[in-house]
Amino acid sequence: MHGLTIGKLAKKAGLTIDTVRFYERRGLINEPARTQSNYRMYPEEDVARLIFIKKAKDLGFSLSEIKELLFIQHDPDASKSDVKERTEAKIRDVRCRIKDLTRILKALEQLSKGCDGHGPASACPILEALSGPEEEHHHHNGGGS
Amino acid sequence: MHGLTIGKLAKKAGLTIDTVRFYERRGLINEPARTQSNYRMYPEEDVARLIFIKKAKDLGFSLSEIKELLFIQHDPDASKSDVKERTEAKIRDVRCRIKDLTRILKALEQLSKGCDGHGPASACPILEALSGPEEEHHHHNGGGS
DNA sequence: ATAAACATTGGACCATAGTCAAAGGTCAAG
DNA sequence: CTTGACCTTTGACTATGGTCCAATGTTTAT
Repeated sequence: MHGLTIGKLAKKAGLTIDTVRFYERRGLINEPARTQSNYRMYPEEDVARLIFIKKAKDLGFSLSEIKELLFIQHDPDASKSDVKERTEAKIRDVRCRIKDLTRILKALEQLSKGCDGHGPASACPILEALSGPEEEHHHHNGGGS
Repeated sequence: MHGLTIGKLAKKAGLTIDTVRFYERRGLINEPARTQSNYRMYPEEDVARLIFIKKAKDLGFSLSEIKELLFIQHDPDASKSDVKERTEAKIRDVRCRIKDLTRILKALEQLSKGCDGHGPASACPILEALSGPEEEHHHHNGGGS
């Protein structure tokens, strides 16, 4: 007898059973065959599929983006440029998030630098800066995925 | 008659009415006085408080962190070091997120570089990398906020 | 045979930060 | 006095990525 129960599959892929079923609901893996007793039986290939999902997730792809990648992977008409385009969109997205965080970091560092850390909070320049009048702040936006 | 209705307050602070009520439920602003007809009446100071919240949010503080900052702000026993400490924790947090994203960015750039973008996806090096055997990957962890 | 380990379903729940809708009460203007 | 703008409450819903539970059924090991 071949095929994996959901427990074996999850273990091989390093996920929990709940996560595997969650991915099934989300359409990231096909609904597997069932035994007579209604147990899910997965082909070995699904281990690779789940590992693919894990790796893509580590690279910052969302589950719906991963779903697209998986679709492309199994679409004979898909081209490398489809994949590359998505990868580059994600690169732009990540760069944008880094930029936003860097801006935030600079602002926080400025605030921290201005505070000596001694005395009562009532005269804290950080809190004063947050309480101050509303400044225009560049909404250099964030069109990420 | 003094005081602001929730609509005026929200407008002055640049938020929606729903968001103001949401912040009230979360304990970020005090429950305001009510008129005889049960309308919320806010003191002018609450405009500043909401703007404080907005700015802190722009700096990457979560609502619960902002709640702490607001508490400190109005605690006569709080010291500047309390605020500074939280600011520096947030700085560490943001630096860590930037580091994670930078690692992801490098990996994505590597993948993208390896793909010429021509031909069918079936031979795409990006998909192959994601499908490949499971590598050890440094979980240099992430003790963020 | 019986208990432990595994599987099934449906649905609730976590955190985050809101957003929206329904059904009603109030206030100001015309 | 009616209309429209404003306010009230409760509670559901959004998106993200799961996690956990109960009640029940199956398989496996002793």
